[in-house]
Amino acid sequence: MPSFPEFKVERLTVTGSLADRVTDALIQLTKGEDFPPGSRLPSEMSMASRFGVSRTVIREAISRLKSDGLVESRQGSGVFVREGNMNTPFRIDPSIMDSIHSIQQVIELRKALEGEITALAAERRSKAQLAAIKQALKQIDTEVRDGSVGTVADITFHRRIAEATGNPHFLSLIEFLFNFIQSAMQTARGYESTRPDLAQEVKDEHLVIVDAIAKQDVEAARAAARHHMDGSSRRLDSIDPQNLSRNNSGLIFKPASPK
Amino acid sequence: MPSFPEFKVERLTVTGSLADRVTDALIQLTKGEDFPPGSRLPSEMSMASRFGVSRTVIREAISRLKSDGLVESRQGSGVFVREGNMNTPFRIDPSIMDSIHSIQQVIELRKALEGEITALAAERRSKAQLAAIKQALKQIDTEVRDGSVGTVADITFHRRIAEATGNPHFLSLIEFLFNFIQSAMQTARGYESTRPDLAQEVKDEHLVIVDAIAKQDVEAARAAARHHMDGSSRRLDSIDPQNLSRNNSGLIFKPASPK
DNA sequence: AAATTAATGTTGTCGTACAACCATACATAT
DNA sequence: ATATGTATGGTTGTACGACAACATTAATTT
Repeated sequence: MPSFPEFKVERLTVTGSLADRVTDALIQLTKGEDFPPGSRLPSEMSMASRFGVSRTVIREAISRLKSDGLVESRQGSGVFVREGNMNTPFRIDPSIMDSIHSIQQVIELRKALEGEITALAAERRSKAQLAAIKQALKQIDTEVRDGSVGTVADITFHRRIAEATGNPHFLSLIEFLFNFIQSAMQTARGYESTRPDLAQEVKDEHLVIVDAIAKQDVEAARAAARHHMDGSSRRLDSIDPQNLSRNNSGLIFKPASPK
Repeated sequence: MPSFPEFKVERLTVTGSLADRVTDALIQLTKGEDFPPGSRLPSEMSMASRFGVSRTVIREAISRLKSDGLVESRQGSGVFVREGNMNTPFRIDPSIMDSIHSIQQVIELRKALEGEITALAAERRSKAQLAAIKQALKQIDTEVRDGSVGTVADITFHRRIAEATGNPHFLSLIEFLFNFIQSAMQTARGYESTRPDLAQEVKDEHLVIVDAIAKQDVEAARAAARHHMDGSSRRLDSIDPQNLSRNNSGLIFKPASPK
């Protein structure tokens, strides 16, 4: 490839905006020893002059820290570091989701959860929830018949099961994970649509899950879900990895506009 | 008359600062249908006049949305809704963690994870990781002998196991959950310290876990972890709920104000 | 001594101004 | 005709000043 004349540019932009940099700096401070939980940060004015930026920038940075629960501001008094890190959320950095390995690590998280979720759903599901699960199962076939690969319906199916646990955190967490593995599911289901044997395999596994939930057989439900997860990752592994690696810099989702 | 898409927000929150309220409103907008992923929000100026607040407030709200990954701003161009919600973190609202029921829902999440974590740890642990786990187990006794209830060491023990899975997300998630159930663990271990039979029960359960990990017996590890979790919740249930409801309004950690 | 008031500092909000940047349309040159 | 340069308006990023709302402390009064 014709290379440009060698030129090095040293950090054209050291980082993003000033607010971004100050945010990072403040996070460092709150996690360091200088400002332990409960202590008060310097005033916005003094920090502004200290960092050499305007008070506006400081306020935007503090606003982000408040959003992440790291600090708490009291008008007239100051900004205080919050106790504990109960307020800092659980995140997965999307920028590291480029490799198959990273995606499979998230899938592994889901695998760990799905067995217990299905078991709890079998134990606690109401009639209405069971009906919703069955309806979601049918919806998968409907979508597939209409030409889609059925990823949305597949996710809805598992979402309904998570709802049936009665524990809202299961639903939140599963939905959070789905955001990362959706693209993998998409390609997996796309591949399965070309392999009737695999497609039938998936349908059978789903059926066993629903049966166990219907009969409220906790252990059978757990086993069925685990079997389904194992099958999913086995089927996913059998796909040419090339299909998975074409996600550019954190943008995993495709336009997805089939017509 | 500047014309921008008609957008409506259900109801401005009546409490909190203006930036708080506008943040909620904007979150609703980005999740609604008026501004699908990829679309551009109205300019800060027009939103300021639309909401009847200054541009500063709008900017602070947008700053929080950027921090949560909901939007992305491009200087000179505008603020755009990001595709997917892969960037929005998983949170548990600390303000609802006042009731025992809420804490047990989080514990249930941990129960679901711990079995698979221990199984994976047994499968993949290195010698060094096994040593770290054993060391953490000893540390529990050390802390107890020194008068502490040993919660910190107990958490470290399970953290080491999560590390041995090789999947960093397990560690992050478990640590996140520990923030919420730490107070429950504290009272549980405090109660166990007055009941030598229960304390021994816990030690035995821990030993079985470590043995299974040492022998790399995956199924035994899973069973041991599940048994430990069942035992923990059983022991927790046997405590007078009065002891748990003492920590109210999200302030679980002690003030810890040395002067 | 206690209660009240004043003073001072801090966060919350507003407004203006300008810089940096982008997108488009337009004009110019090759 | 195509490509390049330029003007222009709109948008975000940053700065500064001003005041309101509120908290804390010091000073004053009772």
